[in-house]
Amino acid sequence: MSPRRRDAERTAAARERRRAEILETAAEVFARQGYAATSIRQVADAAGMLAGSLYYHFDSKESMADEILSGFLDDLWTSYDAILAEGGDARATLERLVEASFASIHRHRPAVVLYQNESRHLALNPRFAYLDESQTRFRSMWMDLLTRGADEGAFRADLDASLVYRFIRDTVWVAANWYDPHGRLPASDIAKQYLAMVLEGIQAPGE
Amino acid sequence: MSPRRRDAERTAAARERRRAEILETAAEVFARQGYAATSIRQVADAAGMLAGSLYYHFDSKESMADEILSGFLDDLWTSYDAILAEGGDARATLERLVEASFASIHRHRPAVVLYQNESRHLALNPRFAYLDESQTRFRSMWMDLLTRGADEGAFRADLDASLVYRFIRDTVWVAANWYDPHGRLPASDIAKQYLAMVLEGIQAPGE
Amino acid sequence: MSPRRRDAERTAAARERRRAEILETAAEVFARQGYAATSIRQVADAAGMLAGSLYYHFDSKESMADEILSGFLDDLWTSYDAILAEGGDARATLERLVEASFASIHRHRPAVVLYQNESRHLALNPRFAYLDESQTRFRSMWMDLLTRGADEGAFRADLDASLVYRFIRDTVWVAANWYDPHGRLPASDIAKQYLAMVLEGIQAPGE
Amino acid sequence: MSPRRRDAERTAAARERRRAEILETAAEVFARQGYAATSIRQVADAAGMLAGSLYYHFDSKESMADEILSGFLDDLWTSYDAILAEGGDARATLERLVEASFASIHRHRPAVVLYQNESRHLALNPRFAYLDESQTRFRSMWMDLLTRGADEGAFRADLDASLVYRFIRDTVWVAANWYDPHGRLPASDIAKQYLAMVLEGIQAPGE
DNA sequence: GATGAATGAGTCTTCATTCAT
DNA sequence: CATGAATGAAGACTCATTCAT
Repeated sequence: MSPRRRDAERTAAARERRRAEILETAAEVFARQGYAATSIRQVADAAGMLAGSLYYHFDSKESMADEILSGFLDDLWTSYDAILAEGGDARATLERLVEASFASIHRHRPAVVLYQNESRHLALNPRFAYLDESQTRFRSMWMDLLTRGADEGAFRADLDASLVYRFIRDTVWVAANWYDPHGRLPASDIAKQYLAMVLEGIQAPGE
Repeated sequence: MSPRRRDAERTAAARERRRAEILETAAEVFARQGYAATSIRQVADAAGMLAGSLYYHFDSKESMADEILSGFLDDLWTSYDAILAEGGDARATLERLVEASFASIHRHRPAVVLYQNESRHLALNPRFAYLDESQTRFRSMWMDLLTRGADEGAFRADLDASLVYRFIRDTVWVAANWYDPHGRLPASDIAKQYLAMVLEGIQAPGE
Repeated sequence: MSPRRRDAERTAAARERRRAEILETAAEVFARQGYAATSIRQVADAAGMLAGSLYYHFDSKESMADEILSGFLDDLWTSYDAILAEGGDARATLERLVEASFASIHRHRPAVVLYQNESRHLALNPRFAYLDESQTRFRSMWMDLLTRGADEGAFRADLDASLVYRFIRDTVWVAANWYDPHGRLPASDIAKQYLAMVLEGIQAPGE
Repeated sequence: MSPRRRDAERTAAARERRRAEILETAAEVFARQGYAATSIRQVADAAGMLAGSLYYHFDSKESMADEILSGFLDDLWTSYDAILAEGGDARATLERLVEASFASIHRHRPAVVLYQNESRHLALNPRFAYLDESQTRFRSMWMDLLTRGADEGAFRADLDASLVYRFIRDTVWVAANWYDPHGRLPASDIAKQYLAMVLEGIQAPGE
């Protein structure tokens, strides 16, 4: 490998690292203050540079949001797809999906918050059409799983499936708002407790 | 009562009605587009007037949000306080609180959405200190109820109480994002199914 | 006519007058400094208002240019069409077209300068497609006239028609750069001398 | 001559060549898009380098325009001065000046376009004072020639001299906007036809 | 000679707000 | 009560320019 080749690789990697840093900072600020309520200058301040300098790395505020969200969703679907590919009964699949979801909150907390709070507005923009597509795929994945589980006799059949779907969806993702990656409970424990609640309920047994 | 006095009352009432109308419109637009992403002009358009005219009724965008949110919270706490005053065991109280919450989503859907999405940012402003206060009261109300329920043997004791609290809180309020006042399921049915899930779990019995 | 109706008309007319004033100012500044080199603030200064206030009257800098140019072209084609409708031989038609062109420079000097200097760049924008359309119509109008004149024996046949076309076109419009509406020579005199040069040449007769 | 000296000369020459290349590219881009509307980055792109790299060769955007324009004007005046030094009657001089002008359009097309479109704005800057000086010299050269020609009986005396001056000036230079160095008509042919029009007019003889 | 990252001033535009009518 | 015109601050974004490497 020529020295020049090595140089190019080193700088390309360095640039990628810088972009990732800025993106993480941006995600945090967007998550904390809301996308619309955050000025590009606040992002730049948090990243230790001037507002104009951000545009060396990113085209626009929008493309920052785009990279943040698509990075999160790509990662999420990679882990979902692996789980679905494994097969297994509905109950086991549900557990793994929930665990994967909390793990993804652990890795992408600010992105998840952004997704939760802004995806509805952003999806109006054709550039963010993939948000709706993801949402659709997500919904059918869960609806299929829930009806299959009811057929298999694993889940109660007396509940409205789409209500259960929303119930699970909401409770999982909304946790990003309070989840602390350095907190007392690791994501895997939260997932466990969460599954206990969802599956067995909070009522004392035999009640 | 003098005629002039009656006139004054009539116009005061009319003004109050107009304010309420505008406020409802504003709440809807804020809920749909987000508070920061909504311009006062969009609110005015939706209310059938010009931007400047809104300032006859309200002295700022902020005070609209203020009235929307405090109106909702006042109403919510009125119904919560009535339930708490009644007494009753933890399980029954929990049911009534959840029912009251969904009823309040029915009555104040846009306000609830606004509350969910913006209260964190708004609460930074001293004017909205009451949001944090409400949040604090809300938290202790639920924590008390949940620990009492565990003591009474009504609720499982093996779950992290503050996790259960967040779990219930989030799922209830996030429902405002998809609840449709004119939809298939009335708020009371949703509350029932929701309680079934939370109390008994979605797992088939005897599994 | 009701008083309210009269009011509406008065204010609509007043607004139209204000717009026209601003537009004229803008056209002058654009013509003097170039469209791209002129900031919206300079236009606002010249119009005696703040930059933001311009946006009450106009959507964008671009739409100011649009109105300036289309106003000029509409007026120009109205007078051209009238001349073409009259008929007459090629020589007479040419004279009337040239006179109409100088008259239009008199009425729309800054717009003509803007047209000359910026239409090529602006026409890249679909919004300004009409500039190219006008250019095309203009070219065929003149080419038809010149070949008809050569056929009628009124114009020399030994010259390249498209060269003559460009020659006439350019010289007429470029005059907007130095024409002074309050100057020594009125537009009609310039047109006369211009026609003398173009038709008979500057060479002394019998030379 | 020492080898080191030869090296220095070779690199100095290479540098000069690179500068000239870049300058030509810049002139083309400026001519096509307008000076103000062209960013230094577009110039750099066209020259196959990054924006920052241009500053190794030139110290500002302005100095590029400066070199482009002064290069053109120096060349132009060199050929004009040669013609004027030759002497000869007004008619012959006029023909040679016009031919020289079209030849200069052939050699410096983009620079001429730049000159035509931007010299008025640029001349406000003291650095470009020479533009006005050239303009002044140009005007007196032509006015002298035209009045001498009228005195000599070569040119008609019934036309306004300063109008004729502008007429000739404009038609010659504006041709840079459509002249194509590789087109059907070479510059010398255009000059010939142009002279035929200007001197004899487009009217059929004996009309 | 050239690159890549950053600067800081400036651009167009939006928007909450004011106020005379 | 409402309108229409304007304000002024702020926002996203561009760009000529600099400079360490």
